[in-house]
Amino acid sequence: MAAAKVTGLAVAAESAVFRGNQELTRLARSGQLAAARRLFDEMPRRNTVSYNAMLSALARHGRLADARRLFDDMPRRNTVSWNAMISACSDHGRVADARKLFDAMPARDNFSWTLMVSCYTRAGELTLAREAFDLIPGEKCTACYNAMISGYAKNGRFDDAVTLLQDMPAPDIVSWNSVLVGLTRDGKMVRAVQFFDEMTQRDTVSWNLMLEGYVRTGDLDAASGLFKSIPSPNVISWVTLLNGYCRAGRIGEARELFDRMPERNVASWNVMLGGYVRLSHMEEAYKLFKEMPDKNSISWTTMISALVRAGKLQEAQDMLNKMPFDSFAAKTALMHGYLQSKMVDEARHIFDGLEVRDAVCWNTMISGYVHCGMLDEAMMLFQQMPNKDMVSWNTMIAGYAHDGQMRKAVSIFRKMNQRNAVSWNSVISGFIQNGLCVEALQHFVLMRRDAKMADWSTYACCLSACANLAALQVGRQFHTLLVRSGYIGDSFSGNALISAYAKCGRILEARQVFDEMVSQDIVSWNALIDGYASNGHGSDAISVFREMEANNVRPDEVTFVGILSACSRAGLIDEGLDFFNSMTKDYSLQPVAEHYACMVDLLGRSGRLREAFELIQGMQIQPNAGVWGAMLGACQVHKNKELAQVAAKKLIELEPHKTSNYVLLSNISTEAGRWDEAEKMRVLIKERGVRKPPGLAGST
DNA sequence: TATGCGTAGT
Repeated sequence: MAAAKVTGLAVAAESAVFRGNQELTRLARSGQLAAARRLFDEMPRRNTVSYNAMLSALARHGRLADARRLFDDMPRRNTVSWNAMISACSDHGRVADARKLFDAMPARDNFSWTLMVSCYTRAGELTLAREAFDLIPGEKCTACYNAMISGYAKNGRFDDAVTLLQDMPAPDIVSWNSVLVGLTRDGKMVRAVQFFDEMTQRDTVSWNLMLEGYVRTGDLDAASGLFKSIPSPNVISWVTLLNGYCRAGRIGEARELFDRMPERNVASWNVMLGGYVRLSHMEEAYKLFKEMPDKNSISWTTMISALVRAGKLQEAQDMLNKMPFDSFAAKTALMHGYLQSKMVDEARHIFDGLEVRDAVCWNTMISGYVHCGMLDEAMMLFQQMPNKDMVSWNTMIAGYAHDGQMRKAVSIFRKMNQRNAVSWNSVISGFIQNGLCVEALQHFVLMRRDAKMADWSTYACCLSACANLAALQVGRQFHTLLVRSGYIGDSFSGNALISAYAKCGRILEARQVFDEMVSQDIVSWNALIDGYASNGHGSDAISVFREMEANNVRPDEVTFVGILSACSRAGLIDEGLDFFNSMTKDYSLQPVAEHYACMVDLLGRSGRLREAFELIQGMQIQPNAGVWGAMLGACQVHKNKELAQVAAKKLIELEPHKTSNYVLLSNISTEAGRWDEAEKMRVLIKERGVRKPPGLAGST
């Protein structure tokens, strides 16, 4: 009797633990980490399952260190505990830690091996993954095969994925889909269609993958055609197509589809919301957000980042305070907003307050410092960052390059273990920005030799290097590469080609590229106008401008810089004055310093120095060195020593470190017979020293 | 543990 009572109590206690564990898992899965932790701490009895559940919950919420502490403190560990800890390390990219655990565990099951394989493939370590896969003792399970296949496919090794699929004794639907995903993720739809046709089994996931591939490549007609033939579309099929329409900006069709959906989940609402947000349709976005039956942290983050993008930082902050989730994505979005507005302290406050930070948080803060010109702070944070990813390194490279510190940019670039196309492109375009075009092209050669990852943007960058060097033949080679890579109609590379040919003096070829482009944007028109201008074809530049007007393309500030300098070089004074007036009157564009510099040049060249000087004095904005430089140039040509001295003094005020200004003023003073002034200048040069020119010499 | 949807960073 007593024994039965004890047994009964034990059973009751066991089932209480069982129920507790179920609740724990439920809380963790629904994102309520705090509640889960409270429940765990208050549980009167816990078993290994409770610990394992808490461990996974912590890991899922990014608290790897807390998970590890719990793992170390567990009274008993089973294989599931070890596997959970390995999985946590794998999720956070801690390959070495995962491996250490794997080696230390007392017994391994299929689960452990599969985890280790996928941990390696996620880190791009396919050789190590395959070694682990081959070492699996006994019969390999389907999941092991699938992990390896998926690893190959997601790393672009389609052939290896297929080979393994064929070697498999009994591939299941996941095996087939894992291969397919490799093709659709890369947008290789021709091969994807071929493979899809060969598949002996298909499920809705297979169809959805194809759908996603078409959406990814922007082929919405193919996507909607395919959608209609899906035997049993599920909510993900609908969401995928909806996302396609939203991303293409076809918001009307998207909404129609959304309204027709037989079943909606949070993702459907989030996609629709994102569609409105992307097009800045804030009213509709607000309305939809209010109507949403369920909102998760992604819904809130989308809305907050919309407010951030609209520059409504206070509203975004208010919304963040109201948000019932603790989402570091939302906080990162607001941080980004503050940084774009150069409110560094507010951003840093959020950053410091984050309990969990992922790579994106760190990178946002680092790139924010870079954006605000605070390179030292960026570097400090970069050095503190625990798991730097490719973006972190690339951000620092671009940051130093943009700041003219190429030596530091290159040194970071060289320290990288792995580089992607962005790394190479950053260092190449950095050289170009700093006028080191030969070095840029040398790095292109290294890139092709080491990594063969040049893309259209590499070619476009190198083209502008050729343009700056007026290296026509090399430029033509890049033109060929662009044609071969299929990006020729694209406006970015097209524009680079126009500038390149124009700068090499081949204005007819520039015009030909312009005419062959699928669509010309404002940059294309500006490049062409600038091309004619710099080649001394002032009246042709004006005709292009008229052509642009006739095509209803609205000129911008850059257009006017081109057209004014065209007038100036061609001596078309009256036309220049007309354009300058038309700029504000007809296009409501406020002239900036560059426009004034062109005008000063224009007037100055024809000897109208007084008018030029009056124009400067009447400027609404502060004249910069370019303006005074133009004035000085004109004064020297027309030998006006009095105005030349004024201009040179202003230049020295604006650029106290530039030696050439002092030399100029000193010469002018000497010529004017003002020996005292000339001597003063020579002393000043010595006192203030010489600033190193930008580029490689600019770093310390 | 292996396949498919939505947010934040170069």
